[in-house]
Amino acid sequence: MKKDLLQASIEPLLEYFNGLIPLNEIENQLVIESFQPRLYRNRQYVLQEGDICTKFNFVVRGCLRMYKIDDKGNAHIIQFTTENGWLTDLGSFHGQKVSKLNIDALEDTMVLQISYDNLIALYKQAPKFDRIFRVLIENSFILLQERLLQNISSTAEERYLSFMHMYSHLSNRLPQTQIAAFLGITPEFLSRIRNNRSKPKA
Amino acid sequence: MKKDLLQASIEPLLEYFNGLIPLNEIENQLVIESFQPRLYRNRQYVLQEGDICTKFNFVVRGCLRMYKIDDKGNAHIIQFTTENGWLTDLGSFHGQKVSKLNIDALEDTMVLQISYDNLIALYKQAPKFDRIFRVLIENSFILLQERLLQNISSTAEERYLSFMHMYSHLSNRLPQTQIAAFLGITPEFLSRIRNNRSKPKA
DNA sequence: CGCGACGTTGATTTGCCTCAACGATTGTGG
DNA sequence: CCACAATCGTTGAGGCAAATCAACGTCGCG
Repeated sequence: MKKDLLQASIEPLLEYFNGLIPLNEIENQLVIESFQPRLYRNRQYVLQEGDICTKFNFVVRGCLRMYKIDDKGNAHIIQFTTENGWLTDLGSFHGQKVSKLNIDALEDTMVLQISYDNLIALYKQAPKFDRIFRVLIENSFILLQERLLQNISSTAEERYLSFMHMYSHLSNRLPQTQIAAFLGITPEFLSRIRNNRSKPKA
Repeated sequence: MKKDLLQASIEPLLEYFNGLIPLNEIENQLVIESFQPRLYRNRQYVLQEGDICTKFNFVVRGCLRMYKIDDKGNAHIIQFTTENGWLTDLGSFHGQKVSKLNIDALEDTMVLQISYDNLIALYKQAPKFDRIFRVLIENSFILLQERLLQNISSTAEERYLSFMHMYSHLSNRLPQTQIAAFLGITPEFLSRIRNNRSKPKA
């Protein structure tokens, strides 16, 4: 039943919000009414290029990736999102226009999602969520900026080490091809980086 | 006088806010009281690595850049900001911790700046600004994400063409060294890209 | 079982960097 | 107002980081 799914999964979201800014009972109730639980199977699309992104996703369990396919057919990963993380194509969502990105599941993944209309309504009913989402996006912005800086100023090996340090919980969970597509390098070159590291100077 | 400077420069900021979400008279007045005008000369620091970023800047006239100096002494530019744009080291500002970035002026530049404490107070006094800054940062986030995508998926030439297209108003205003530092390439290589373009296939 | 994703390794190519040198501007102090 | 320094853009030669293409072994899965 949908209801059971909601019961089982809404708790982490409420904890997440209350951890940022405590909610009152009415606001908690608004969250419960505004978000829908949904289960995506491994490899299932959450958003497909050409569609409009109508959902903002909170990952309860599992792992999503958002990526772009280039002219040559290669995927470039913009973001991984795991437990207690958020994911949407903000450009498409915010402007309600066609997306050039794809989102799919790398594992069986449970999300709580809010539609664009419901989020606008939520902002209207409880302005506290303007603040919550401001803080949430500020935090994402800071991370994104650090990653950009890495990309324009560091070598592939430095970026790999930084990734392993920052996302160590993901390193065993993802195949190397995905990590390479996130770092912006080929899987072959990532393999060489890893092997050169184990034999420091042979 | 400070007062004249304020009178002369506050108008673009009020227009900016009212263009996003109309303000009432009280809110307009809060803006006037919360922001301070300041003039930076060409090459003058707005923020220096090691300091805490205490200001959020709105550029009224001129041009600022935010950048990181790497171990070899090379600058990598994160952002240019011109008229009606915003700039701060959000990580440092938001967490009130030491910054690893620099901000300086590339031209004589007039800004309106709000201190961290005043911004927090502004949010408290008029929650509408939570929404305004949410939208403002969402827009910045979208742009930043597009730029990251470019960086992990495109060649230097493609990035250059994209820059010239997107920031055509800046192309004549900035020396090529600065554009190169923004694109993440050397000035020499940028020069080669430009010259190869003028003679398509000689 | 057999196919497709994955990781690895080798050979070769290429995009971009490094270093060095040079003229043209700009700007700045004497 | 001139002289000198600093910044800028350009070009050449050479080198390195990372991509490309190809081949092969392994594993998990339908």
